Amino acid sequence: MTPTATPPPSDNRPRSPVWAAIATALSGEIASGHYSPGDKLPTEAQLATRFGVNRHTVRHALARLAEDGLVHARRGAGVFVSAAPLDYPIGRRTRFHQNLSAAGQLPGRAHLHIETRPCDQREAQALGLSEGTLVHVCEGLSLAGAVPLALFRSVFPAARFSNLPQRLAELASVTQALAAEGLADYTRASTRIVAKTATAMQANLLHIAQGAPLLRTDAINQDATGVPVEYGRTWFSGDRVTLSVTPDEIDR
Amino acid sequence: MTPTATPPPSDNRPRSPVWAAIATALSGEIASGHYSPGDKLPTEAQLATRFGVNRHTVRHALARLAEDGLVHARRGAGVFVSAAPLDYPIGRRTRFHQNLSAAGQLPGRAHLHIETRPCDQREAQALGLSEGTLVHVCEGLSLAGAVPLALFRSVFPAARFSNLPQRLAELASVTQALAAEGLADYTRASTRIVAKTATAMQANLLHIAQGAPLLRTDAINQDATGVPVEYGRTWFSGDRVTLSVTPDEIDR
DNA sequence: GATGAGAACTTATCTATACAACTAGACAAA
DNA sequence: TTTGTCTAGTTGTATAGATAAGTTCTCATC
Repeated sequence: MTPTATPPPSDNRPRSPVWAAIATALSGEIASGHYSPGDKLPTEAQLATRFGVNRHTVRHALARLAEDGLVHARRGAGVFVSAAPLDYPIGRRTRFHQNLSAAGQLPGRAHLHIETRPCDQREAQALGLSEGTLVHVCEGLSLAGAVPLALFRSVFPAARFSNLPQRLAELASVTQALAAEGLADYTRASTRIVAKTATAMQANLLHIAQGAPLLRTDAINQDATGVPVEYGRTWFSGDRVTLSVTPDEIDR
Repeated sequence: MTPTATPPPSDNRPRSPVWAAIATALSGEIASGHYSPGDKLPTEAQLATRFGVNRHTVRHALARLAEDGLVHARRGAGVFVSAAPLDYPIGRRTRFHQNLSAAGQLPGRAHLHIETRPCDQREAQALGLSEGTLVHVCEGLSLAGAVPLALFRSVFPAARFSNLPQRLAELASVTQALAAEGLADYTRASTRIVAKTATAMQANLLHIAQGAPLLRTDAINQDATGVPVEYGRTWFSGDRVTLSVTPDEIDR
């Protein structure tokens, strides 16, 4: 077989794999507004042609974007943009905080994206659903004044909270939104904490350096009867946030 | 194309992908102890033969396991069981050895340095001493089997535990050493958690990459009357440890 | 014993192909 | 209008093979 394209000139190897470059290119186009949330990306075949690679290489890139929550695929339909990372790599035009103020967002909390989609396996397990069940997904930023403190992604069972997306958009907190949907109270069932380093997208949103340390918490909230109502994953900026645990609160 | 089958949604096929079944099988074997943390899994080729599938199908399964943090691959070396993120509950009676033993790990401890010196301001505040008071300082490495889990530095008031350095060197755990010094019981007063990245020295001691994420906990233990007896700072390898908290105090 | 070259092995990436599963729209029939 | 069916298009899964890049061990050499 003759290698048709991209013969590395043997001088220096591209340190990053092709799929990573494609992922970067696509996320940049999403960030720049070339594709908007809800838009359908070109088909995998078209992207493969455009980048001059095999379809599987494109799929690898799309898988990475999906892992970061930027896109999601629907079999038979296409790949759709989930959320736009504001001001991606070195964009110096868009001003995130100004956008927030202009959009009239409440200080302390900014929603990047709210959508309803089938859940994946992990979300299904956390919420006690079967894979593919519809869930509401809310992604956003927690702020302290002008400083972003954390990224969060909350997942709720859609069947139980039919109007939750609207509530979340209107109200200031998850608690209020759930209350408006008839859930008076809920409790934290479990919290797990791990340390991760920031991806490029996370670093940009949190205004920290790529590779900076993050505290990631995985939490499950449940109602009074023990049924999971929210699966939340939060990335805290490692140097701006300290999680504090004291026994009094534990025993409560 | 000829209509081959099922125009109506008749026969319900248990359509779970082969790679998912393989991932489930492997994670089950890890969970059951068939493979222990640090162990090397069979090579991708061997697994492909065993399950009767192509190597890429095995890779898909392994990718899922890696995403969940169960395994990690090293190019050229193999795929290894990632000391399955050891869940480390934090509560009033947090005990390193108990946590590990409960997780089926063999707790270990390697002392790097034990000394007695005047305390600095931070240590004085944590222990309720005045700056310059003599303290015992014990630095070391916590192990699960042969895998380094964490670096620690424990600071004790020297006046109260005169022979503690010797006890620490002889005995296997802090709990035992304090008991030998007359302290029957102690409880966790507070725990603060932050994320950091590993310095070169820390990375070397923990066998991780420089810049890898760390969970740093600052803990104060106190006796039954509320007097601080230990100020401990621990750096957990972010890949190998999960801190688990029960309260609903982790605010978002 | 220490060192370095090299072989054997292993994972990572990329290409190519085929089919299955699912979607959305067109279109005919009731 | 409504319903059912078909079809073209799209993503998901699986197979197969090739090459690159990193690891580990052996062994000859100094």
